[in-house]
Amino acid sequence: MSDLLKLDQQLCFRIYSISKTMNRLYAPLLKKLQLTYPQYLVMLALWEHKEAMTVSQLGQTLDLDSGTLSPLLKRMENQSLLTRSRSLADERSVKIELTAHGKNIKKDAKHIPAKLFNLTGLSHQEMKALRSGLDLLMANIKTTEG
Amino acid sequence: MSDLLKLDQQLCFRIYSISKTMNRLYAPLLKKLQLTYPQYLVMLALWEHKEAMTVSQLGQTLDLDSGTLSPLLKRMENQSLLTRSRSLADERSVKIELTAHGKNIKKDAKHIPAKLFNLTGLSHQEMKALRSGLDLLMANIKTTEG
DNA sequence: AAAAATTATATTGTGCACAATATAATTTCA
DNA sequence: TGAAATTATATTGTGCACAATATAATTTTT
Repeated sequence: MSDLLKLDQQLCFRIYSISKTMNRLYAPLLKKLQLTYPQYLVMLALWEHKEAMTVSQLGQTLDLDSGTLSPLLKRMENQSLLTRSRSLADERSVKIELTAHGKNIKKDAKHIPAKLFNLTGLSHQEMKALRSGLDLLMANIKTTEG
Repeated sequence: MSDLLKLDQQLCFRIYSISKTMNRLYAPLLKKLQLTYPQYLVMLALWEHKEAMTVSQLGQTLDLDSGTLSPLLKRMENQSLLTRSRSLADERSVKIELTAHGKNIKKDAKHIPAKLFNLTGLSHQEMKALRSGLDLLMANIKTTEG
């Protein structure tokens, strides 16, 4: 068989596997906050942005489309993490805003990045190297994607 | 805000994003073979192993559980890519075997790894470096996982 | 050999992820 | 201004991904 078709040769299979494994590492930590990983990403985006974001802004930030975000955001609204409201200025867009509760649980998430970093077992240098390798890859495939 | 909670600091978000982007790069190539990416991985595993595999062997190889594999394999059986049959030796286990058609389309998949490699825009050296970085990470988190 | 524990797969239910499509509002421009 | 194009979100349908549970067969233990 052609070597290239072998699973353990493939960069993409590694990324796919690690992505799933990472998710499993996050799950028990996020369970305490009643969040899934994609929901956690929405919270990160909103905490960082500090103001309301539209659905499409969230979609651009997280690279997710409305088919994913609409039901996800509704579930988060049901948990009183955020509110959804039509913008007055442009009624096509929906403004996503953190509730007091949503802002408040940020303090309970503070410890998560360091905990994950420890689970990776990487040195800061190894982490930086891996990150820039992935950034290079992402930059390359983003240009060929469209 | 703590730097660590920023999205663009996070290794995991990069991996999550790249995993999705990769999937989108594969989709049009695999569409010609009527395969999804996880189905393609099943085919790679079976092409490489050359003999029948049980569901649990596939699960170990691809790191997927029966809740994912059972319906996926049924869909692939419906497409006449493989057959599912209870093992005679141990009736708990189900033997997954490629059909002639399943073996035959391997030739149509041969070009895919090289095509993907080109899309990454990485040199062989960069690819190797990234792969070993990911292997290190995977080895580390696999030990802490259980 | 019978009971208990283990193993292998399947089913159910929830939550992404995304293509395709629909709906409605806004913008552009003839 | 009014039609056409664009923009923003939502809905529908399909396919993972996985936890929790169920079912059935095999192995181990007593």
